[in-house]
Amino acid sequence: MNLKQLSLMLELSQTTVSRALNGYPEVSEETRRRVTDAAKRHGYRPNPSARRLATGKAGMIGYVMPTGASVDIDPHFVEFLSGLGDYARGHELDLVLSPADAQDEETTYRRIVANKQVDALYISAPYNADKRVALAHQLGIPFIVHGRSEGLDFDYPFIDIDNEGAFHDATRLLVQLGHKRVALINGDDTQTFAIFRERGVRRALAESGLVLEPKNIRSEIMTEENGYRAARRLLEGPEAPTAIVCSSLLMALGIVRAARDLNLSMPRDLSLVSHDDVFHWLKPEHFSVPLTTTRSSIRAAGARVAERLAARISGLEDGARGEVWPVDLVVRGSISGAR
Amino acid sequence: MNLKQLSLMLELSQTTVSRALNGYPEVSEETRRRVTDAAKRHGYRPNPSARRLATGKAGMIGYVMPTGASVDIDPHFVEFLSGLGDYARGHELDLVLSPADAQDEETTYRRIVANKQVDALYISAPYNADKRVALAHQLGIPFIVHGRSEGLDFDYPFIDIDNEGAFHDATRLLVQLGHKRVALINGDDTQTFAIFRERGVRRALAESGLVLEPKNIRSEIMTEENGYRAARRLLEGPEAPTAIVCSSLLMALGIVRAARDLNLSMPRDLSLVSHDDVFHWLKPEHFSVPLTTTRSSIRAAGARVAERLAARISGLEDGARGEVWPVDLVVRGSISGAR
DNA sequence: GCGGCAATCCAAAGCGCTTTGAAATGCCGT
DNA sequence: ACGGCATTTCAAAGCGCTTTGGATTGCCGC
Repeated sequence: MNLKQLSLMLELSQTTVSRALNGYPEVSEETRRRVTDAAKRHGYRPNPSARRLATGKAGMIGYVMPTGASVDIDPHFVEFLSGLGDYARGHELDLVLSPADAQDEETTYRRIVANKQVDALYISAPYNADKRVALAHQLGIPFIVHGRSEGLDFDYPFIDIDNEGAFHDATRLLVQLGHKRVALINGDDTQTFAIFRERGVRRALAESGLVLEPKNIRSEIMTEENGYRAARRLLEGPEAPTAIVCSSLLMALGIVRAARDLNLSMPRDLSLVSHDDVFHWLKPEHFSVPLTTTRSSIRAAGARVAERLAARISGLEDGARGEVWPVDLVVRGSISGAR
Repeated sequence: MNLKQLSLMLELSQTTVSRALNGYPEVSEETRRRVTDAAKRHGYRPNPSARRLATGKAGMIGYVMPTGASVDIDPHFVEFLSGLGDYARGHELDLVLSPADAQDEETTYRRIVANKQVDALYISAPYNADKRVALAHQLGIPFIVHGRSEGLDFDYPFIDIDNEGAFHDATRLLVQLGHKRVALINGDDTQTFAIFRERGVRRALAESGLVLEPKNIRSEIMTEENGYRAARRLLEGPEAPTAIVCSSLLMALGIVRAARDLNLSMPRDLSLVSHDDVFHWLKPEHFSVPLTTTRSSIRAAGARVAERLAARISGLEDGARGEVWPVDLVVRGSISGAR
């Protein structure tokens, strides 16, 4: 069932039928009703390829997915997908994933934009002066950044959480509990979220005349193993920290294991605060010692990204508004006063 | 730069240019060379929407993603995505994710097929007599199932691992070590992988005249929390099992925590074997007691799925061939002889 | 009764590609 | 020199939609 057949059986022109269906004003309410009724009754659905060819609009959003033999997709990504689904599900909005060589994402960006495969882009885990953001901006395709990128000479729309504030507050709490030697086990510090977090820790320490010593800061891909290694190195050295702030539950898992291996009990010998992105499959309250966390749901952010992307596509949103979401600080058993 | 412009500047018809570019035989080698040269030189790229409208081919593969307020996307999915990227990256093959209400995936399946949005479908985590598989079969769209579905009255192409064999071998090893009370903490037992695994355990036990008692089998969504709960329940009861086989590292995490809470030491008081899907962010060899696992990389399967899907799209593969991959049994410190 | 203005509706021209059916072209043997 | 046969090329017709520019209709005031 296509437009032609439908217009034939309604004895109307394709123009009118098309307009009726797409809500144009130059069609009487009665005809519109007739048309929409018939369309529903016969299960007419406009062919997206044809529509796309005619309009240039795809009705899809895109994500360039960096891949490579030694590139692993971050498990946080499924949380984002769940959130995207929360919104997109009811809106017939699809996401196209374009795998790209992590060394050369630009080619893929150019391809999907030139091909008009998608109407808008999602960009995640930005670096400072992020090339992809600059490219999307330059190519003139709508996009939203999940996170922030500093050092770009233009504004852009984004959604981010208050990483600096969260880590500042967590650190301040530890300091107030009497901790003097606080360490940070961070994620990849070329990414902006990690930079902001480090900034937050430093600022909180500075407010009490303390500093984050170079040896007390580690930055690695956020895996259990890296958390373990970083913690071992920190805790075995002289003047070991009495409190650790870390960027992911995955790393926290490794830190807990390291503490156990070293016979340090939590929170007596070591206080730990982790950031929690809210995984359904791993929860801080279920650690052997329930974890104090800074908490912000990636899933919620995913839904919001989808919503704003949809708004930008349909022209309801423009401009370069940035949203910064506050982060909860949830206190549980893994912290206590310094000995 | 479109076909028309290109053909104009080559002083050839669009027909010839199109044919030259698509490798049709009725064009002389010399013209073909001229055409491909010019195309490359001017960076000509056929507009996919137009091509799709004309041919009905989309050049994309689809995945209907079940979502819902209480539906969480499985973290295993990112591993699949990594694998898909491994293959698709070099082939300009994109994946479109269509979020669907988990209660009603059929509508979405029909939509994307009717719209010709994708050339082939990926179906994962099947149930027995899986509706989606039946639907895809009936709609006549190429697809590949990741896993197997029993009770369908037709054959279909799939890729699966030997779940039954893996769990059989793991259980047999435990039995050979003298364990009489073996428990299984499985994933959602409406999914076929879980059914096969249970079958493997039962068969191995039966071979030694043992049985899997109802109280010794648990089946839940594979999260840390569920692993913990199931293990507590098993281990606190009378005649607690001396060995557990479980379906995921995530659950193993919870099982280890439960054992620790109950002051059971591994492997002295409890032997544990887990299935390992090979996550880069959580490795069995880095558990406090290194875990014995049945191992099979989802990522590798993802790459293979992409490869076969591409082959089916281009007509290089047809028929209903199923692949069953063997599973490694990797022995580490978490098992020992029964006390 | 008529010009003028909305309100409706329509035919036809794209969008950029593939593919059908037909027309050139070149070459062969006779 | 000419019919016959490949080989190579082409014009034009879709694919199914949107949208431009016009045509038609109905209704108003005068």
